[in-house]
Amino acid sequence: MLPGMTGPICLENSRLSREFFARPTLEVARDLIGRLLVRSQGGRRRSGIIVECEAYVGEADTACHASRGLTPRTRIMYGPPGHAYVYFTYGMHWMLNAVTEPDGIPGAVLLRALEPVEDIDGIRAARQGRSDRELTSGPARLCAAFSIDGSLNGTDFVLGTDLAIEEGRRVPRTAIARGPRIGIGYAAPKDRRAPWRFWIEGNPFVSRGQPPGN
DNA sequence: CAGACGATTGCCT
DNA sequence: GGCAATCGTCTGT
Repeated sequence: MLPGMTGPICLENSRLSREFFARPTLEVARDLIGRLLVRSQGGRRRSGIIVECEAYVGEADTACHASRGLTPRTRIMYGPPGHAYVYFTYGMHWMLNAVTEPDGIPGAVLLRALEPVEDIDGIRAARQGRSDRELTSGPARLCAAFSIDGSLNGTDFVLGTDLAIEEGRRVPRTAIARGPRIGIGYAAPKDRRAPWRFWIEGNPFVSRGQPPGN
Protein backbone atom coordinates (compact mmCIF):
# COMPACT_ATOMS: atom_id res chain seq x y z
CA MET A 1 0.00 0.00 0.00
CA LEU A 2 1.42 3.36 -1.04
CA PRO A 3 1.61 6.24 1.42
CA GLY A 4 -1.24 8.63 0.78
CA MET A 5 -3.79 6.03 -0.18
CA THR A 6 -7.16 7.30 0.87
CA GLY A 7 -9.21 4.23 1.66
CA PRO A 8 -10.13 0.63 1.01
CA ILE A 9 -11.22 -0.59 -2.41
CA CYS A 10 -14.00 -3.05 -3.12
CA LEU A 11 -12.45 -5.48 -5.64
CA GLU A 12 -15.65 -7.21 -6.66
CA ASN A 13 -14.71 -7.45 -10.33
CA SER A 14 -17.91 -5.69 -11.42
CA ARG A 15 -17.45 -3.76 -14.63
CA LEU A 16 -19.34 -0.61 -15.43
CA SER A 17 -22.06 -1.20 -18.03
CA ARG A 18 -22.60 0.20 -21.51
CA GLU A 19 -25.46 2.28 -20.09
CA PHE A 20 -23.09 3.94 -17.63
CA PHE A 21 -21.09 5.43 -20.52
CA ALA A 22 -24.11 6.16 -22.74
CA ARG A 23 -25.02 9.28 -20.72
CA PRO A 24 -24.18 12.99 -20.90
CA THR A 25 -20.39 13.38 -20.71
CA LEU A 26 -20.42 15.63 -17.64
CA GLU A 27 -22.39 13.07 -15.64
CA VAL A 28 -20.08 10.26 -16.72
CA ALA A 29 -16.99 12.29 -15.80
CA ARG A 30 -18.28 13.08 -12.33
CA ASP A 31 -19.28 9.44 -11.79
CA LEU A 32 -15.93 8.06 -12.99
CA ILE A 33 -14.19 9.56 -9.95
CA GLY A 34 -13.44 6.67 -7.56
CA ARG A 35 -13.78 3.93 -10.19
CA LEU A 36 -11.04 1.35 -10.80
CA LEU A 37 -9.19 1.39 -14.13
CA VAL A 38 -7.87 -2.10 -14.87
CA ARG A 39 -5.19 -2.96 -17.43
CA SER A 40 -4.87 -6.70 -18.06
CA GLN A 41 -1.73 -7.94 -19.80
CA GLY A 42 -0.05 -11.35 -19.83
CA GLY A 43 -2.50 -12.67 -17.25
CA ARG A 44 -1.66 -9.89 -14.78
CA ARG A 45 -3.79 -6.97 -13.59
CA ARG A 46 -2.47 -3.46 -13.04
CA SER A 47 -5.10 -1.14 -11.62
CA GLY A 48 -5.70 2.24 -10.05
CA ILE A 49 -8.49 4.39 -8.70
CA ILE A 50 -9.47 7.29 -10.98
CA VAL A 51 -8.79 10.43 -8.90
CA GLU A 52 -8.89 13.07 -11.68
CA CYS A 53 -10.60 13.34 -15.08
CA GLU A 54 -11.95 15.88 -17.56
CA ALA A 55 -15.05 16.01 -19.79
CA TYR A 56 -14.74 16.82 -23.51
CA VAL A 57 -18.22 17.61 -24.63
CA GLY A 58 -18.96 17.35 -28.33
CA GLU A 59 -18.54 19.55 -31.40
CA ALA A 60 -19.51 22.81 -29.68
CA ASP A 61 -16.68 22.42 -27.14
CA THR A 62 -13.67 24.10 -28.80
CA ALA A 63 -11.28 22.21 -26.48
CA CYS A 64 -12.63 18.88 -27.79
CA HIS A 65 -11.02 17.16 -30.78
CA ALA A 66 -14.53 16.67 -32.17
CA SER A 67 -14.87 20.46 -32.56
CA ARG A 68 -13.31 19.91 -36.02
CA GLY A 69 -15.80 17.23 -36.88
CA LEU A 70 -15.42 13.61 -37.88
CA THR A 71 -11.82 12.86 -38.96
CA PRO A 72 -9.78 9.64 -38.98
CA ARG A 73 -8.51 10.48 -35.48
CA THR A 74 -11.88 11.34 -33.95
CA ARG A 75 -13.74 8.38 -35.45
CA ILE A 76 -13.74 6.44 -32.15
CA MET A 77 -15.28 9.40 -30.29
CA TYR A 78 -18.23 9.28 -32.67
CA GLY A 79 -18.74 5.56 -32.13
CA PRO A 80 -20.48 3.56 -29.41
CA PRO A 81 -19.91 4.49 -25.74
CA GLY A 82 -17.67 2.54 -23.37
CA HIS A 83 -14.72 2.29 -25.77
CA ALA A 84 -11.18 3.64 -25.35
CA TYR A 85 -10.14 6.70 -27.35
CA VAL A 86 -6.33 6.69 -27.24
CA TYR A 87 -4.41 9.40 -29.07
CA PHE A 88 -0.81 10.58 -29.47
CA THR A 89 0.33 14.14 -28.76
CA TYR A 90 3.46 16.30 -28.35
CA GLY A 91 5.34 13.78 -30.47
CA MET A 92 5.77 11.42 -27.51
CA HIS A 93 2.76 11.05 -25.21
CA TRP A 94 -0.35 8.85 -25.25
CA MET A 95 -3.66 9.90 -23.66
CA LEU A 96 -6.53 7.63 -22.59
CA ASN A 97 -10.21 8.61 -22.80
CA ALA A 98 -13.49 6.78 -22.23
CA VAL A 99 -16.04 7.44 -25.00
CA THR A 100 -19.40 8.73 -23.78
CA GLU A 101 -22.88 9.60 -25.14
CA PRO A 102 -25.03 7.40 -27.42
CA ASP A 103 -23.54 6.01 -30.66
CA GLY A 104 -23.08 8.80 -33.21
CA ILE A 105 -22.71 11.63 -30.69
CA PRO A 106 -19.08 12.58 -29.91
CA GLY A 107 -17.89 12.92 -26.31
CA ALA A 108 -15.14 11.54 -24.08
CA VAL A 109 -13.64 11.70 -20.60
CA LEU A 110 -9.86 12.12 -20.35
CA LEU A 111 -8.41 10.07 -17.50
CA ARG A 112 -5.84 12.39 -15.91
CA ALA A 113 -4.63 10.68 -12.72
CA LEU A 114 -4.86 7.40 -10.82
CA GLU A 115 -4.06 6.15 -7.35
CA PRO A 116 -2.15 2.86 -7.88
CA VAL A 117 -3.85 -0.23 -6.42
CA GLU A 118 -2.83 -3.56 -8.04
CA ASP A 119 0.66 -4.64 -9.23
CA ILE A 120 2.40 -1.54 -7.95
CA ASP A 121 5.76 -3.22 -8.62
CA GLY A 122 4.79 -3.62 -12.28
CA ILE A 123 3.76 0.03 -12.37
CA ARG A 124 7.09 1.10 -10.85
CA ALA A 125 8.94 -1.01 -13.41
CA ALA A 126 7.11 0.78 -16.23
CA ARG A 127 8.04 4.18 -14.73
CA GLN A 128 11.68 3.62 -13.76
CA GLY A 129 13.37 6.41 -11.85
CA ARG A 130 10.10 8.07 -10.79
CA SER A 131 8.88 8.56 -7.24
CA ASP A 132 5.64 6.87 -6.21
CA ARG A 133 3.87 10.23 -6.44
CA GLU A 134 4.91 10.57 -10.08
CA LEU A 135 3.86 7.10 -11.22
CA THR A 136 0.34 7.90 -12.45
CA SER A 137 -0.26 11.60 -11.63
CA GLY A 138 -0.83 12.86 -15.17
CA PRO A 139 -2.61 11.70 -18.34
CA ALA A 140 0.58 10.64 -20.15
CA ARG A 141 2.14 9.25 -16.99
CA LEU A 142 -0.76 6.88 -16.35
CA CYS A 143 -0.59 5.60 -19.93
CA ALA A 144 3.13 4.91 -19.56
CA ALA A 145 2.55 3.24 -16.18
CA PHE A 146 -0.14 0.95 -17.61
CA SER A 147 1.55 0.28 -20.99
CA ILE A 148 -1.28 1.95 -22.88
CA ASP A 149 -0.62 3.12 -26.45
CA GLY A 150 -2.34 3.46 -29.80
CA SER A 151 -2.71 -0.29 -30.17
CA LEU A 152 -5.53 -0.01 -27.59
CA ASN A 153 -7.43 2.72 -29.48
CA GLY A 154 -11.01 1.54 -29.94
CA THR A 155 -10.86 -1.32 -27.43
CA ASP A 156 -13.95 -1.92 -25.32
CA PHE A 157 -13.99 -1.17 -21.58
CA VAL A 158 -17.22 -3.16 -21.19
CA LEU A 159 -16.46 -6.42 -23.03
CA GLY A 160 -12.77 -6.21 -24.00
CA THR A 161 -9.89 -8.17 -22.49
CA ASP A 162 -7.21 -5.44 -22.26
CA LEU A 163 -8.97 -2.60 -20.42
CA ALA A 164 -11.87 -2.38 -17.99
CA ILE A 165 -13.40 0.10 -15.57
CA GLU A 166 -14.80 -1.50 -12.42
CA GLU A 167 -16.96 -0.15 -9.62
CA GLY A 168 -14.05 0.76 -7.33
CA ARG A 169 -14.49 2.95 -4.29
CA ARG A 170 -17.50 5.03 -3.35
CA VAL A 171 -16.50 8.70 -3.12
CA PRO A 172 -18.93 11.11 -1.42
CA ARG A 173 -20.19 13.85 -3.71
CA THR A 174 -18.82 16.43 -1.26
CA ALA A 175 -15.26 15.06 -1.64
CA ILE A 176 -15.26 15.73 -5.41
CA ALA A 177 -13.90 19.12 -6.49
CA ARG A 178 -14.37 20.67 -9.93
CA GLY A 179 -12.71 23.44 -11.90
CA PRO A 180 -11.39 24.48 -15.33
CA ARG A 181 -9.59 21.96 -17.52
CA ILE A 182 -5.80 21.89 -17.92
CA GLY A 183 -3.74 22.52 -21.05
CA ILE A 184 -6.47 23.97 -23.25
CA GLY A 185 -5.30 27.55 -23.68
CA TYR A 186 -6.12 27.25 -27.39
CA ALA A 187 -9.87 26.98 -26.68
CA ALA A 188 -12.52 29.73 -26.67
CA PRO A 189 -12.84 31.65 -23.37
CA LYS A 190 -16.17 30.03 -22.51
CA ASP A 191 -14.58 26.58 -22.83
CA ARG A 192 -11.39 27.54 -21.00
CA ARG A 193 -13.52 28.68 -18.07
CA ALA A 194 -15.95 25.75 -18.05
CA PRO A 195 -15.49 23.74 -14.79
CA TRP A 196 -15.29 20.37 -16.49
CA ARG A 197 -12.30 18.93 -14.60
CA PHE A 198 -13.15 16.70 -11.62
CA TRP A 199 -10.85 15.42 -8.89
CA ILE A 200 -10.79 14.06 -5.34
CA GLU A 201 -10.00 17.01 -3.10
CA GLY A 202 -6.67 16.55 -1.35
CA ASN A 203 -5.76 13.26 -3.03
CA PRO A 204 -1.95 13.18 -3.40
CA PHE A 205 -2.06 11.51 -6.81
CA VAL A 206 -3.91 14.34 -8.58
CA SER A 207 -1.74 15.94 -11.31
CA ARG A 208 0.08 19.23 -10.83
CA GLY A 209 -0.99 20.93 -14.05
CA GLN A 210 -2.17 24.53 -14.06
CA PRO A 211 -5.51 25.57 -15.56
CA PRO A 212 -5.34 28.28 -18.23
CA GLY A 213 -6.03 31.91 -17.42
CA ASN A 214 -8.93 33.87 -18.93
C1' DC B 1 3.12 19.71 -49.63
C1' DA B 2 4.81 22.93 -46.16
C1' DG B 3 3.93 24.80 -41.71
C1' DA B 4 1.93 25.18 -37.19
C1' DC B 5 0.91 23.14 -33.07
C1' DG B 6 -0.54 20.08 -29.42
C1' DA B 7 -6.13 17.48 -23.67
C1' DT B 8 2.50 16.90 -21.51
C1' DT B 9 6.58 15.77 -19.27
C1' DG B 10 11.10 16.07 -17.34
C1' DC B 11 15.28 18.39 -17.06
C1' DC B 12 17.61 22.65 -16.38
C1' DT B 13 18.86 27.18 -14.12
C1' DG C 1 10.33 29.37 -13.08
C1' DG C 2 11.73 28.32 -18.28
C1' DC C 3 11.97 25.40 -22.20
C1' DA C 4 13.25 21.43 -25.37
C1' DA C 5 11.69 17.09 -26.98
C1' DT C 6 9.43 15.00 -31.14
C1' DC C 7 5.89 13.51 -34.68
C1' DG C 8 0.89 12.81 -36.01
C1' DT C 9 -2.89 15.59 -37.34
C1' DC C 10 -5.00 19.25 -39.43
C1' DT C 11 -5.06 23.41 -42.30
C1' DG C 12 -4.34 26.15 -46.18
C1' DT C 13 -1.80 26.70 -50.58
